Amino acid sequence: MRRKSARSISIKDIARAAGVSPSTVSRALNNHPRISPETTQRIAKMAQDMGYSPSVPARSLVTQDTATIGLTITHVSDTFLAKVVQGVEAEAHKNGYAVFLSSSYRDREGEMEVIRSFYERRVSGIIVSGSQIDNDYLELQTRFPLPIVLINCPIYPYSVTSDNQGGARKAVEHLFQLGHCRIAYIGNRKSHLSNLNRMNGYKAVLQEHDIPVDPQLIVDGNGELAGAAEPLRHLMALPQRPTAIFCFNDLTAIGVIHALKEAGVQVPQDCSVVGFDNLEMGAYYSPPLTTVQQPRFELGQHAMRMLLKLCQGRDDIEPEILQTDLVVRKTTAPAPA
Amino acid sequence: MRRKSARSISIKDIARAAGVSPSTVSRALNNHPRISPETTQRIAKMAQDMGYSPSVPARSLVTQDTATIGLTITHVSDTFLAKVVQGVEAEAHKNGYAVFLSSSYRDREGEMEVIRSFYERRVSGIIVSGSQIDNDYLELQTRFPLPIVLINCPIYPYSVTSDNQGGARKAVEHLFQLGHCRIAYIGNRKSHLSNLNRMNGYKAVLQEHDIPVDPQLIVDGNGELAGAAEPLRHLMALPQRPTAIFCFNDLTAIGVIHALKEAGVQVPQDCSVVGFDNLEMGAYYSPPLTTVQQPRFELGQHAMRMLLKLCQGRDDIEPEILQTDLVVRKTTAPAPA
DNA sequence: TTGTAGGCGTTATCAT
DNA sequence: ATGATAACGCCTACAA
Repeated sequence: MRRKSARSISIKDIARAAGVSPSTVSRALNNHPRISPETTQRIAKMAQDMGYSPSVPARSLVTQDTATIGLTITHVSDTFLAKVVQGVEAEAHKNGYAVFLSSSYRDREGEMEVIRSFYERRVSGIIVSGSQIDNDYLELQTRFPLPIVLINCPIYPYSVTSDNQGGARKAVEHLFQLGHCRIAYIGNRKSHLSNLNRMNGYKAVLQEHDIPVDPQLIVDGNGELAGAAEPLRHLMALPQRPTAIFCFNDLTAIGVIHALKEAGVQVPQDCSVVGFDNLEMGAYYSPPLTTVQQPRFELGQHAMRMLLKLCQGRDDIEPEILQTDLVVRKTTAPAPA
Repeated sequence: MRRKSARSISIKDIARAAGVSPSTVSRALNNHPRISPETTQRIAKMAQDMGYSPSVPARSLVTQDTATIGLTITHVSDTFLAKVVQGVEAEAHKNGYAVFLSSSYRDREGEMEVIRSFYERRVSGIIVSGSQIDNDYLELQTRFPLPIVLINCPIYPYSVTSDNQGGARKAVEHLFQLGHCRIAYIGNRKSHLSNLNRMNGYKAVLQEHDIPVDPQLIVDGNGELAGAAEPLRHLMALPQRPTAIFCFNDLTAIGVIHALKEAGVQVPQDCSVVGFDNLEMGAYYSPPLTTVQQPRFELGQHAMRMLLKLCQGRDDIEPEILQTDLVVRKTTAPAPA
């Protein structure tokens, strides 16, 4: 039993009070050209005084545009996304769009539900980050006929992705230069494509230096703080332990360092660790984390620009890939003798 | 120049295809009682097949309810909020509401803008966390005539707050029991009310133990990782340094510990540190952080329940205060001799 | 049980 | 420069 909250004042109310027709009010409020400047002034003032606020739902009914875009995020706590969101918002606001976030919790059903909810509310377009249903989007496009841009899903035609393979290469090359030969990789089964590309970068560097890829040194995590201890255990149980670990992301790296300390392994003296993302937190960790920087703000910004193009019906769109960079701090050191 | 995206199919389309009137379709889709079960079936199937999705904006025009609530958050990276958001969502979804987040960036104008945007889109209600315009909400209610619930703003009549003073008391009492007498407090100028209450809790415990409150030991931070080093400098410059520091939140605490380490001060041997919030990250920090747990999920859940009551026009509402608890980990130790 | 008509708040297309 | 009128997609009396 929902209360119909006090009806907000409409264009009709203003019209009545001003002794003009609703259409005149509408035109005045939208700075329509052919209308006397003085009425425009007068109406604007009245609207202000009466506390008028236009109804986007009503307007959208006729304009077919809610001036709202939906952004699917995994978690609010996903610090990787903070800057991405800022990038999206900056570009959206500049173009008169509002951005509404909704979290999918890295769950296929949750993600579908969010998309459905966005569509029912007739958002102008959707940006999805951390999708769990990657490849289904091409087909989904028929069910939800609105522009959708994916972040970090390079197989989708409307996508903006950071150079995962390149970033991984830089990280592993750095470890190799420090003399490491037994380098492990802890991946993330929840992030299929990014995981694959980072792993490929890892393998490529090893092969280029004639280091055989040891499958025992490749284990899976879940990309979360709490998911690092278990895959690390496998690594520590090996007859020949790795001297360096390249992690799918910073959270995994921090989880790993935490577990290593508990096991009495010193970082970086006994074991080097590299993360991925360059979360702010990493710089404040002890030791400060060596990691790979993603162009997060640009990721969001470019995604929004792409979405705007799609909203305008343009179709001259190519998937984009943005550069990544190594940030060396204190969790990497020369390999122990 | 926005493209009018391909019109989505409406109840009229279904009506035409089914050879009935639009109202029949509407009734069938809403499980209206007085309609033949077979038509209901038939229409439901057709709607499904044709990929029908109801237009919330259109419906809201007549029902005066968008079944959407707006949640104002400070940042996406504000890990304190993750569980709060989950609490809000759980309760909202259970009642058929969608939750849209929008970030205010702890900025008065930003917050106003978010509220305005929510109102223009005629959300059914709003929940605000981390408000910068606290006391203005009573007056704002006239400008934005819809239900608003605040989190952690106990002076507002529709609010859910965690017991900041109680939590602070537990933290400082813990330090006192460990033998600390020179206990500092690093506050947060950006979070006025919570800051005040935590500081009051801090002062109360000192006074109860006949420890004079030294104003030099009370300094201001900004609640962020990067804002801790500067207030800490003041503390370290004191002729008699504190042996323990109670921080406004976990981010400040981590920033403090980081800076202490750089200054060669050992935590907890030389100086104990306590945070507030119990962010997940704190357990993985080294040393693991002693902190105060806030009932974050419940904060969100109760806020949403309160909002639902308001949406129903009920007015039997009291501000709520939820309990907080001390979590002792490894950043606190007996005071140095 | 179903159809018809009116209206929610707004904009757009005609007239005037 | 302004006013009628229709339409957007949906719901809901009122009629049939």
